[in-house]
Amino acid sequence: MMETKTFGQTLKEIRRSKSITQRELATAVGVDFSYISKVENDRMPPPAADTIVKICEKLDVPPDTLLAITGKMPTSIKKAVGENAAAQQFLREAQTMTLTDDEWGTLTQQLKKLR
Amino acid sequence: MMETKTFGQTLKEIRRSKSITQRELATAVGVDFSYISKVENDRMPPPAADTIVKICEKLDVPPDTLLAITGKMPTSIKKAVGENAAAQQFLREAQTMTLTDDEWGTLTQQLKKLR
DNA sequence: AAATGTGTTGACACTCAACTCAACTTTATG
DNA sequence: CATAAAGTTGAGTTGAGTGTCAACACATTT
Repeated sequence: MMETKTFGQTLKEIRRSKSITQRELATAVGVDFSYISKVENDRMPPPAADTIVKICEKLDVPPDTLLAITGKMPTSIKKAVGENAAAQQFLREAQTMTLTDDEWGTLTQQLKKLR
Repeated sequence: MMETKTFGQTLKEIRRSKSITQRELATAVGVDFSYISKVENDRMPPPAADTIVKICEKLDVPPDTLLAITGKMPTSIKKAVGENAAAQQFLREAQTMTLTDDEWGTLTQQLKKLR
């Protein structure tokens, strides 16, 4: 298993590396700065997926890592998948097989070959 | 676009076709029977995904159709996908491509060939 | 027609995620 | 040191989701 930093630790590192204050970030995202503080110190669970995406936009990093830590999906994806029975069936199959990362990679390749 | 019946209509049809009362179903699922009534008449939004799964178990039908109507994902799948960065990346790709049902089918086939 | 089974309705309740607000403490700067 | 900027903390709020409970209505059986 991969050694995983907490969401808060990771966020704090990224934010500091960009020399942005909690207040700046909070204003850009549209939340209270005290909330950012609590999240960074893992006093609260990670924000909603969509808020995480906004955070990553302000910090200018791809949202993948932070989202994966939380196990949350942005509403855009959740919606797209949820409304599609074929996609759900695919995921149910995939789930019972418990694919490895490599196998997911293979599928992503095959996905690209579809077009 | 596909002509779609409401969740309530669909549920009511299935339940009746199996000759099961609202109370029977409610007891099996673990909710109040009046709740089933309201859901069937679309007085309330569809139940939580996990409740839908239980309903389908009692009715002895696959959950796919009902779940797809609601656009919800069972927690088992949401969890499995959410925790897996590779799976999320796959879904992000898939989302931007807006796959057809056939293409999802193709992927499901390729999925089975992996093992 | 009385009793029993089944379905509907309105009002209310409970939980949880996702925050906000006000007060305080710590850190950096002139 | 004084002041301001940045960060932390505890308590409270808000809305969405997911139901319950009691009362009533209709349908079926005896």
